[in-house]
Amino acid sequence: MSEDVRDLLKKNHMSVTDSRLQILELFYHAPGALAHADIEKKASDKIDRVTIYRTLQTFEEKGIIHTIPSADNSVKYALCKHECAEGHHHDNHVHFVCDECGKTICLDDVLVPDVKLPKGFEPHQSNMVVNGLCNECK
Amino acid sequence: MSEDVRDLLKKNHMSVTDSRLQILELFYHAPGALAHADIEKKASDKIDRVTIYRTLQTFEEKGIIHTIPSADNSVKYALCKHECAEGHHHDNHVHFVCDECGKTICLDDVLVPDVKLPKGFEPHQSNMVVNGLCNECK
DNA sequence: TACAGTTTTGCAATGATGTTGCAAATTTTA
DNA sequence: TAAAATTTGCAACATCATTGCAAAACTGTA
Repeated sequence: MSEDVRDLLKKNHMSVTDSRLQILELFYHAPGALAHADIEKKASDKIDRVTIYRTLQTFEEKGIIHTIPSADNSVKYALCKHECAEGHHHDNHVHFVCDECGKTICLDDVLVPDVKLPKGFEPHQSNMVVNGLCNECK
Repeated sequence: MSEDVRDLLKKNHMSVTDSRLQILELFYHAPGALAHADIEKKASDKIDRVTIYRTLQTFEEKGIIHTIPSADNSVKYALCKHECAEGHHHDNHVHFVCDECGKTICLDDVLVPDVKLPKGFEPHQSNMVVNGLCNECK
């Protein structure tokens, strides 16, 4: 497993460092999306806050993770399942946030539907977040 | 106009104060959704930062405004067009964020479509944000 | 494996963003 | 208009995020 993670970094032309390996492993084992704060808690205090910020940013730029919008000032990040091109993401799936356990889950198989916009609006990217009860809490 | 605003406060059983009137007016004249920071800048420095936080929170609880999720840690607020019941919002419309001018616009007439969730997931509320070019920037 | 060049990390300093308690001011109610 | 209730502003504080820079780690090459 640790090897897979290492390969993923190499494939994306990134230096292989302890911090990056550790954070990536966290994502692989996480039950859902992770916020900066989650990582800070879980990633044994060896990793500096600043490094986490920079790592998340780099991962996002490389298309390894994507952000999930939220209405409470707490952006979360999740692995991109299907390979995302650098800079151009294809995380076109719906995200689910459980009101009970708080987990944020990527519903990789549920695609964001198209909507008809008013005249003059040109869509580039869509995001959809559904709140409710997840399969474990129901 | 100022009278309408005053009535809206009364109808929602809120004290009518200068800060609230001023902030509400801002929303009525704003081209799009407003973030806390926007209000702080526009609302002549008479109003304290803390008051803005508290006012926004109260407005949201009363259903006068609703929050719009974003992927960059910057929640925005917009007026609820159709009356929202206290605590229970009906802002079931799509939000549009222009990549060019940055404005966040409520597309009141475009409803968030339903999606079919995997077994075991029970939806309560949906949010959809579309990025692209708005009718003015295109 | 060692070395030079490049990238990444950690620290410190700083700035922006939110929150809380409490007294003073304002608004509402009677 | 006076008393009661609500709201505001200030101060202090906690959290979150960004930047510059020197030290440390990593990469490719010999």
